[in-house]
Amino acid sequence: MSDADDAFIHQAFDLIDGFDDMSDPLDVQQRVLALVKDCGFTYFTITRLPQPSERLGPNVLLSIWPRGWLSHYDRVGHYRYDPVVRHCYRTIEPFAWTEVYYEPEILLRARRVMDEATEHGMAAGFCVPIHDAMGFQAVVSLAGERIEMPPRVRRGVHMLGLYAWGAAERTTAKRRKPTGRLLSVRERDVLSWAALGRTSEEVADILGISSQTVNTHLKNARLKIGTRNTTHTVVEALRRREITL
Amino acid sequence: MSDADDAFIHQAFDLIDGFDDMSDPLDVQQRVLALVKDCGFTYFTITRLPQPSERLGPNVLLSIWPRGWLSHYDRVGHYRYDPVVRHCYRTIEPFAWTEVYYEPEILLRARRVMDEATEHGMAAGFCVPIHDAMGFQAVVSLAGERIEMPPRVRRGVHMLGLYAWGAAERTTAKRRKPTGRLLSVRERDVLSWAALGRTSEEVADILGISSQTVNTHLKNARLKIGTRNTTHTVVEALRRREITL
DNA sequence: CTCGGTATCCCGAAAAATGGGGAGGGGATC
DNA sequence: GATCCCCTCCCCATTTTTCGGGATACCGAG
Repeated sequence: MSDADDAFIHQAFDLIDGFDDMSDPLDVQQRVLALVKDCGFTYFTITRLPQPSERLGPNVLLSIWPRGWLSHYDRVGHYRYDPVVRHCYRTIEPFAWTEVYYEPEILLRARRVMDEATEHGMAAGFCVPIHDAMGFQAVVSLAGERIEMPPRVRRGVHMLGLYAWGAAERTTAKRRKPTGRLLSVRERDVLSWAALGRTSEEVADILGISSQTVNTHLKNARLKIGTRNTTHTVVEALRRREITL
Repeated sequence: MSDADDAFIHQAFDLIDGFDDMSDPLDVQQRVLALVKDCGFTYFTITRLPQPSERLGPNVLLSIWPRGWLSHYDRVGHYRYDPVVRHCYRTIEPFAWTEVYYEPEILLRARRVMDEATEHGMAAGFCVPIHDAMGFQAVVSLAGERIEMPPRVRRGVHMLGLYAWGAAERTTAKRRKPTGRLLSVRERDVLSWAALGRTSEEVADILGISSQTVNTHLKNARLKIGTRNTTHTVVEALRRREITL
């Protein structure tokens, strides 16, 4: 721990205090990047994590990324194989790109994503995953050619990431479309009980409807989110935060 | 912002650095409490948030609570109505107990919980909710007679809570599951595929075993964790972190 | 007013899961 | 050597879900 590290923490907390007064996401973006550039970061994004089948583009809140990277990324469908993204689904701890696990099944494709990122000037990176209670998984992502972060600075960046996400959410709230859920109330009711192991008959009794109706709701939920059976639907609904335990 | 606040941040980060070397949860507990006592906190717990039907007791990782409070809390079933707990399900931001929303349907019961907490010496409190990828949750909870936290200190406590959670998870890992996991490797394999919507036949093909065997694994997994069907088993296995998506 | 979405209900055949049971081999542990 | 657990496989009756179809009614937006 050095004085420089402490100075960084100090500045980070000052910046966090300042987030409350910012109304323009560009302010957030530039202030954060200015602070972390000494660690070697030149790129900075805050984005939600969509379903594997979706594109990343529409979910980006803030982005300073290499020119053309995002559109290329979406066009070739990197999102599904990006080991950094997949790591975000599994952990709540901040991590450097060097620490991610490469799933054997998609190893080659995952390496390609990272190789191309390197070619675009993002040889190294650091992510702060965000897991929200009601519906979002998001990630604050920093990248550059070479990064250097003492442990204490890393913690400061962690904190900065958490609050930057809050600030980004707030400042881009108007611009974003209202997030509607896919499933209907009844479908979520039925899935919630199914998640607890109730059969259609039992759910029908609980909700005071016929078991046929319960089956119809399960069927419609399956069709809506494109799942293969009730188990799959429940898991996916949990993952999308359509239902909660 | 005062020098005292900065000193607090400094100490908090020192403590966080020290978590890595701690192997006894009691160390974590006492060091954290020693640091935050100047804010007025005298009680400190880290606990998972179980399903509403469960008890809190078995999910507590660390606990310095008033004598008899936890057993009383479980005995009278406060968990289901505790407005602080319910607030944790909804938010990702740290919050003081004064900021929680009282749901009208359970208002009286919720007030009773808080009144009894006050009688036990916990008139005020502060929580750091923890959310992981599946939406399963934990909370770091601090309480006392009267608390005082300037904004900057509050951020420090936030950070402290996040890392204390990590430390508590790590240091209590052995105590919680000395033998490892409940399910066998094969049972987890089968459940992992079931979570993705595969039928027994499909899983059998994937794993190169007969579908009878797959059904047996599903059956044994059901019996082991005491669930009602495959959907329930998968959800519970995810919650217990026996499997991951 | 029509159209789309939601919620409710129904049918029937086919597929899948469940709940009993049993059984052999292998590996670790005591 | 006995015991326990894991993995594997099997049978069979029953229950449950799935997957095609339907249908009626309400409600809000265009």
